Amino acid sequence: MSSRTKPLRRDAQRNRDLLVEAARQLFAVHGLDVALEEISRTAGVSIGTLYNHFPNRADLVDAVFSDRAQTVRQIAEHSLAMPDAWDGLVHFLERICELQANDRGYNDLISRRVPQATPTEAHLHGFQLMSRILDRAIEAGVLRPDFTMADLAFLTWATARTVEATGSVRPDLWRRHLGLMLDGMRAGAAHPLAVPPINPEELNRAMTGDCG
Amino acid sequence: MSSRTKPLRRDAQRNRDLLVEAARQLFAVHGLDVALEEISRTAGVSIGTLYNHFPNRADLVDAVFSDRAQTVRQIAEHSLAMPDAWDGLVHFLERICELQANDRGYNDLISRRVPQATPTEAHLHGFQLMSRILDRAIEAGVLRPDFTMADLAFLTWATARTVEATGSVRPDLWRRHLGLMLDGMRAGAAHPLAVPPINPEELNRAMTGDCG
DNA sequence: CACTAAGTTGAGGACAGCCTCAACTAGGCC
DNA sequence: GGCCTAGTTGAGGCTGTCCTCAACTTAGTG
Repeated sequence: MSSRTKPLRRDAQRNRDLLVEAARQLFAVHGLDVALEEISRTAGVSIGTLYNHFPNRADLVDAVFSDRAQTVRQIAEHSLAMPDAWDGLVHFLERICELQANDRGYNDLISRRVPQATPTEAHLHGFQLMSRILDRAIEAGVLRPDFTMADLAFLTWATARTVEATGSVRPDLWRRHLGLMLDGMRAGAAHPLAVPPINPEELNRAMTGDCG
Repeated sequence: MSSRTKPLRRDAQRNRDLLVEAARQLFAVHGLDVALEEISRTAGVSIGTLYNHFPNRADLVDAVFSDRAQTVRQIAEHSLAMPDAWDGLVHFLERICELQANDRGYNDLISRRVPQATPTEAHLHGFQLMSRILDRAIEAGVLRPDFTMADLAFLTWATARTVEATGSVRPDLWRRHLGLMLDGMRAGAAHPLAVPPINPEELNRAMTGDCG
């Protein structure tokens, strides 16, 4: 995270911070596709400076959302600390969807095929925690046993488009649809599923958008 | 549909057909955002001719998908003809999702905020039939009573993004996720939902993308 | 203060897609 | 066949975004 390679001059650091802050705000409102020139303009800095600090758009996205893996980890830990396995799962999903709903950029990032620069590190730990949230709920007999990590991606995708479509009209509508999904995830609701889950390697390809 | 205003010269009709066919194919593979010049090139026709026949992109989209409302109507009618209300509902949803999965253009059209030229006519009749499919299933006690037409939109959105992400990796994965959703829609699975459904007027705004 | 390396600037080239219009071509009716 | 209008053509202007680079400015050190 803070593995600073070079000390960075004071004004340079300030400009960098201004850029990240501007990007954070614009991403949140307009999604990840904002024009880079608009970001630099909002930051009060030249477009050349933006490219100096962030050669690719992905680098900027990374800088803006570098703390999110941490946030997700905290949410996951809090969920695991909750006594009831189902409540923990619900809490986790609600918080994640909330993040999506409150930040169009994060919504894009988490659901879309975006070339991410640093795909690993704290992410992996987050995945482990998520996996434990599911396992615990399955073992407790509250989550259907055929539910897998990969199926969580579906929830993310579903919420992504819903928020995109309804966010400006009914910002909380995703809660209703998450409720529907949750009712389908309960152990008692389970009917056999037509098709096996996607495997991790396929999921990765789906996420990064390998159009093979 | 065939309310021909002017007779249209023979070569003009041929070119129009070529354009629609080219658009159909390119939309299906690449979605609704293909470059219009690529469409005209594929059709073997000048870009000027395309603009002559279809002043807006929406007009072309309309021409390509004008038959879809009809198709949906037929699917709905077939579903209503099925003796079991639940089977009918499932059949309807599976067929609709299939349409989405098999045509990226239709997937865009049905789920995204696309300015449509002709929003009405056979569509309304389709809506009525869909409404009857839901009502019948609710009355039969198999579909949860708090499920509304507007909630079907969620299913569409969810499938849209899922297909977008996984279509090239696992073209049938949507069936699994539809299965999960269906288990959440069953009357027996229902738990109270956090938030009321979106109303038709709001839904319309969400569909057309009024960013108010 | 002076000097230099680090950092900034913004005009401008490259590219992609949209759309127009004046010049051209060819159906189809007499 | 000849004519006229419907239809076609495609170069070119417009817009918006990406990205570069040579000239300039400034932080910070001795």
